[in-house]
This record gives sequence, structure tokens and C-alpha cells, in this order.
Amino acid sequence: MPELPEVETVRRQLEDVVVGRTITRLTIHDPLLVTPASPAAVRAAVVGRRVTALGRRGKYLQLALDSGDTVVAHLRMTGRLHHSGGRPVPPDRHRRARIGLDDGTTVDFSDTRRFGRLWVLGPDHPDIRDDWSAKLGVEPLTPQFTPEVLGDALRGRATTIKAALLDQRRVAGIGNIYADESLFQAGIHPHRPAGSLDADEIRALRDAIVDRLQVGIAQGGASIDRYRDTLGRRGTMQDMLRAHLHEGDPCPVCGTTIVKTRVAQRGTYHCPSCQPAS
DNA sequence: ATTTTCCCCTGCCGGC
DNA sequence: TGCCGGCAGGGGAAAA
Repeated sequence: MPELPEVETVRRQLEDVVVGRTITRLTIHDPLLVTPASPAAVRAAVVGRRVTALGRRGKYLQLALDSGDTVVAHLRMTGRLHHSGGRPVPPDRHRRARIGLDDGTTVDFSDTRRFGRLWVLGPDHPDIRDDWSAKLGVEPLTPQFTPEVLGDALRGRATTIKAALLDQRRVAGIGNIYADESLFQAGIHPHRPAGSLDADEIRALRDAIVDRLQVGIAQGGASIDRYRDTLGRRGTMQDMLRAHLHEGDPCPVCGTTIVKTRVAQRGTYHCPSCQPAS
């Protein structure tokens, strides 16, 4: 499940091979990928355009085109982007689209569960909302992500801190893996009301989020389910998880058995001793 | 307005 | 062996 570190890993790899290239072909095998737009409209907006930059906002990838439009992609649960690098690409029955570049290479959007989406945003596409980025919260790996900003995002919230971290309007890019790992590192119980954290806890949580996301990027992401990088390689962050998916295992810090609960419809893992309920 | 629940999808896994 | 229910979850819509 690609979260910020996984998307950032893909962004950095794609940046090297896509920026400056012109898109010569776009084949959409699964129209659901571009819903509600039509494959023909997306193809018309993209083919013949040069890619000028590759950005990221939260878990979204942004492909800037020389037309002024932006292609926005979200991998959701099982989406992958694979760059051919000029080598033969093995058959993939989950391929949803193929982008052809002017150097003869291809970028394939593959997605087993078909939750992934791709949009074209720009002045010529008024049917698609252009304010998506404004709805997202602060970018956690920027200087703007201070304890004060995190505190403001959590103040007065009655929902659990875990649910608040998963809410992309608070902080952008955190998913189930890094929410669990950040709360573990900060020693905060996932069921705590978001608004009940004191200043020390907020500072610890901010530091833990930044640290876990940075380590995640350094490890090339977590390949828990189907995540792979643009060359099909696994990341190694899954080997460094201390609470997430570790139900029944001893806590690596104190030895207490890791517990699994459910928060916001998501499996949630914590250490009852290191992360006290109050 | 905030918070929770449901739903989209497919593959996998345990139970019978 | 094969069928079936349950589970996994990001995010948006709908409901509470």
C-alpha cells in the first residue's frame, strides 16, 4: 500500500527517466483508471506533450506537461508504475495503461485491485476539480511541519489520534503503516483522542513521523503487499517495522506482546506497555 | 461541522 | 479439491 515514502521512491526514480521526455503514446486498457474522464480525452491531452517536472503531494504524483496541464496519479492500494528501461517487459494481466516515451521506453501503470486513478488537471478540463491539493494537509517532510502546525491540526479533535493521522486533510501522505510506526516510536496509544495530546507528545509525534517517513524513503519503501519500485524491486522497510503487522510478537523495546485493534476500519498495532492508554 | 460507515475491487487464506 | 466467507485498505460518498 503505497504511502508517502513509497510514492516518493517512485517519484525520484521516474524523475530521472521521464522529465524532458515527450509522451508519444498512451494506451489505456482499463477505462476505470481515468474515470470519470474518457480515455480519448486523456489521450488527447497527453500525447505529444513534453514532461517538464515530476512532483509529489501527499500520496499523489504530479506530472507537469508543457501544455500547462498536470497529470495526477494515485496508486491507492496496489498500483505500480514500472519503467521498461529499454528492456523487454514481461506480460502483466493487471496492466491498466502504458505510456510510451520518445526514447522508446515505456511506463506501465499496473494495478491488481483497480483502485488507482489518473486525472488530467488544467484550464481545459473544467469538469475535474482543480482544488484537490488545497484539501490536503501539511507536507510532513517540509520545514512547515512544525509541532505547532501539527498541534493546530489536532486541536479540539474528538476522534482517535490514529484516525486523525490517516486523515489526509491533517497531514498529507501518512497511511496505515507509518501511522502505526510513528505512534509506536512516539509512545502514544492509537486510541487516544487526537485533541488530548500535550505539547511534549505532539513534539514527539512530529519527530517520530518525520523520522519514520525518512527511514521509509531511505529503505526504498515497504513492500508488504504488492508495492514495488519502478524497476520491480522490493523495498526493505517491511523488515524494520516494530509494531505494524506484529500482532502476538514481543515488543522490540520491552517484550510486551503487541496487540491488534481496529481504528477507522484499519488494522492497528501497538504495544500496551510502551503506548499507555492514558 | 465533524465523525463514522459503507463501498469500490481483487487476491489470498482459512474453514468445511 | 473446490467453494465460500472474511479480510486487506485509500479515499470519497453517504449517513449519522
